[in-house]
Amino acid sequence: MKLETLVGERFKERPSDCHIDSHAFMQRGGYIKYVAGGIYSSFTPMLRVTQKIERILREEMDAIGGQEVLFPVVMPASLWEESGRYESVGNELMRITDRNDSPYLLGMTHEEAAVHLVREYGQTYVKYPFMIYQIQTKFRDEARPRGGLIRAREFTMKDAYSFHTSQEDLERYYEKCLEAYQKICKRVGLPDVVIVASDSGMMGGAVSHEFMLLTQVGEDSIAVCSGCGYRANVEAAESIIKNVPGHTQEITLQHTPDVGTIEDVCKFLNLPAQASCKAVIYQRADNGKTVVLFIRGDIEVNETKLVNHLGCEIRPAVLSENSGLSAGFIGPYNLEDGFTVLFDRSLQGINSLCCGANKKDYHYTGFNIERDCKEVEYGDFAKIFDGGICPECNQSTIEVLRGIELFNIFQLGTKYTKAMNMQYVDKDGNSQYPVMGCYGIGVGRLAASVCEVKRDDYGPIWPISIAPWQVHICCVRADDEEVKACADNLYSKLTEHGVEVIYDDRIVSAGVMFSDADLLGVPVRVIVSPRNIKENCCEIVTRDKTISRKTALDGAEREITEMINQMLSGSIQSS
RNA sequence: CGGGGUGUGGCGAAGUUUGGUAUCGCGCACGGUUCGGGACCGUGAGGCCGGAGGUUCGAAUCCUCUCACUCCGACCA
Repeated sequence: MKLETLVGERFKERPSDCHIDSHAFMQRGGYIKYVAGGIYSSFTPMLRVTQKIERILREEMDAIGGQEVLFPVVMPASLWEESGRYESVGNELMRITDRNDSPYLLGMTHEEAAVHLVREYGQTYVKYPFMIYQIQTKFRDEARPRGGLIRAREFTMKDAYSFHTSQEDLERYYEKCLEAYQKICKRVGLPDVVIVASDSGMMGGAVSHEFMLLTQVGEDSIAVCSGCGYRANVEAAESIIKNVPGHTQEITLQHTPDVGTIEDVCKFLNLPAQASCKAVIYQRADNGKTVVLFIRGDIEVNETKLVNHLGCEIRPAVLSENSGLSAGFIGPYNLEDGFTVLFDRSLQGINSLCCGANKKDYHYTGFNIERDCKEVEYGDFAKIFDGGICPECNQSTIEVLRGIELFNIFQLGTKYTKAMNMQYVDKDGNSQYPVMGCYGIGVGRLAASVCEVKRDDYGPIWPISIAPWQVHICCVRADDEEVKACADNLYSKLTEHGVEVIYDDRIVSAGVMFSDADLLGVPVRVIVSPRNIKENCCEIVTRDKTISRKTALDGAEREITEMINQMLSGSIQSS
């Protein structure tokens, strides 16, 4: 392929709406073009990268017995009504209608389609276990797409679904999948991915894990224990708070005019935030009932845990005049009935708290939950924080890091097979529901993540396993006939050897040529120039600059081919 | 959904406070000089300043409304 005819422009200036480097490089390097919020077209270089990633995914999925299938992008609402998700999933699900006004949707995940596909096939235990997967476009109407391909609305995903006759068998397979995913990480050039426990959210099921790439630009928060190695997504991390009981005090009403926030109250009363009890108010999304959650003043609510506890979505509550709640002054003592009242365990064991008095401009001090309230049950609704206590080893060694979620795997159990009535007959002749697992990888996100990690100031440094091309020939001074002839010759010989070559024989300055080569990030660069020709050689430089040497023009293609093979086999580390 | 920000040739920006001929760099086209890290000189094409309404002799600039994008948060396999 000649660079001159490669469709797509490379340019110098960083687009103003790119806030992470991978996104900037993909736009600057002519990989992708913005179409609409979270929606991109791909040029050839991008497509070549993702196609190589897809090939790796296929190989690894096939290696664990997967069979590639293809589900539709557009599905009738009725299919999703079977699982109940047509109603339960929020407007991230793109709901559309056809010409007859019949409801359809754009696939954002394919559990329903998977069950639908194999419902008849899996009627007998003899057929189990099996796994099907697809690589296909998903659409999720994300509230806030960002970072280019890191979080897009339309994206390609490899999603796999496994079916089993027992939880034990699922767990065995789940482990195999975990290993396959680790292999994939390694092959695409991301060996430092960490596996964390996660919340399963709308997918349902009990156990799930995420593969996180630790990076500052990540959008997920991960709690990591530096002591015992415990790792979890902050959403799923258990929060442990130890309170030291202080002196017991009498409960006292305090006039606190115009101080509605916890910060102000503590300042006003000269108390630490750890000795305060704040009220966070939500509304249930299903019946609109108000939920009052009390939590220690300095600690944040983990809304994922709250949603899981309530079993329904929540939204921030709107307090009306006659709601019985006085915004800014809500407290557990003498609170009116009729609300769902929850206590976070961060409040447990504090003898003397300051809290709202349920009366405008008044707070209590000296409040003691055990003494002043009856029948309090504590739950875990708190967000783990940096410096917090590790749920495994009990030390204050939790660090909160940022990461990109590359993969997510779930043990779904029988949620979908039950809801959609998929059954098989076991060897005793009884009907059973198969147990499911699902395993997803975002292809574009993976490519962008590699770019985010493997790069320098000038562009991506693609590992050869997923690089758009293997060799980039720069013909410096292509207006020189002799130079051009040598470069042409090398190009055709390498191509004959089956090497993937991008050939730049444009008549442009060396700076332009090298800059473009940096943006394309091809692992091996070969420079043919008058200077080199004089010595009857050409220059071989790896994109990561670890190798740079000259070699005789005669037989150069053999040396280059050899180098590529060594890179592919891993005996030479490129980047 | 809440809070900020930005919309000016293909890209990046200045101009907006204080109204007065549409400006700069990159890129693009043509000619010439250069030639190993985004060269230089000359010539040229390309924009009714996001949109609608208003104020004014006159609006990119002031006022009202609207749309889009973007960042932070919320939400989220």
